[in-house]
Amino acid sequence: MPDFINDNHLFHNPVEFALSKIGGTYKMPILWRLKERTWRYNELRKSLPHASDRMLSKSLNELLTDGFISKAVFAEVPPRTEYRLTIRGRESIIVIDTLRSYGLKLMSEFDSESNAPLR
Amino acid sequence: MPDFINDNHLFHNPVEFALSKIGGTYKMPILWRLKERTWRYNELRKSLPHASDRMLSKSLNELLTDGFISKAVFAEVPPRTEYRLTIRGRESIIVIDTLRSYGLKLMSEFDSESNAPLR
DNA sequence: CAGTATCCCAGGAGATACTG
DNA sequence: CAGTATCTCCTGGGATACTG
Repeated sequence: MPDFINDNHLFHNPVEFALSKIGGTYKMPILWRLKERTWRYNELRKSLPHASDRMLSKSLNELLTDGFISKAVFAEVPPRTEYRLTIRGRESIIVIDTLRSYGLKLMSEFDSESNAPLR
Repeated sequence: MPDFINDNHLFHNPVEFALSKIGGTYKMPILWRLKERTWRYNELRKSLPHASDRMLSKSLNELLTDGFISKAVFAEVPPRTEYRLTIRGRESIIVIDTLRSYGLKLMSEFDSESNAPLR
C-alpha cells in the first residue's frame, strides 16, 4: 500500500485518508442528518447541541470544500440557508451506516460487560 | 439516540463510540494485519514503520484490554510473543474493510481531481 | 438567521532513552 | 526480542465575543 499525498498532507493507508475527510467529531453526524432531506444551519445546531458554532461552521465548510455537501443561500429576511448531500455525500452514507451499526453492537456488548453480574 | 457512558467517558453517538475503540492512527492497521494469521511484535513494528514503540505498544495494550486481540507469550530465548484476533477482533474486520474500500475510492477521486487537465 | 474571529486547553502522537 | 518511561509538540476541539 503506497503512501498517498493530498492537499499537502501525507497518508499511509486508505482508512486514514477516508477518516481525514469524514472523520472528526461532527462530520459523520452532519452527513447522517442530511441523509433524507435538506437541513438549515440552526436545525443542525439544535440537533447537535454539543457542537459550538465554530465547530459546526468549520465542519460544514470542510465538507463543502471536499464536495460532500452543497449549500443554497436564499436572499430572504431573515436569511435562509439549506445544506444537502452531493452525490459524494450520498455515497458516504453506506459507510457511516456500517460504522453506526457496528458502534451500536459494541455499545450493547460493552454495556453488558460493565453490567455483568457481580459473581 | 441517547448518550452513552463507558469507562467513565461520555459518547454522543454510536460512531463516536466505535471509533473510540478501533480509531486512532494504528488500531485499524494492526487489526487488519492480524486478519489472516498471528503476528509477532517486531513483525508489526517493521510493517508499521511510522509507529514508534510507544504508540505500537499503547495501541496493542488498548486492543488487548478492550478484547479485540489476545497475546501469547512463549518462554523462549529470545522471547517470542504472538498477537491474534479474538472473535470481537474478527468482527471488526468487515467494518475496516468497508472503510478501506471507501478510502481507496476517495483516493482515486481526489487524485483525479488534483490531476485534472489544466483546462 | 447564519455565521466568523480569538484565545485557550487536553490529549493523541512523536522522539529518545532505557530494561527484563 | 519485546516492550516501558519521559518529555515534548501539535492540532482538534471548547468557550466566548462579535457581525452581515
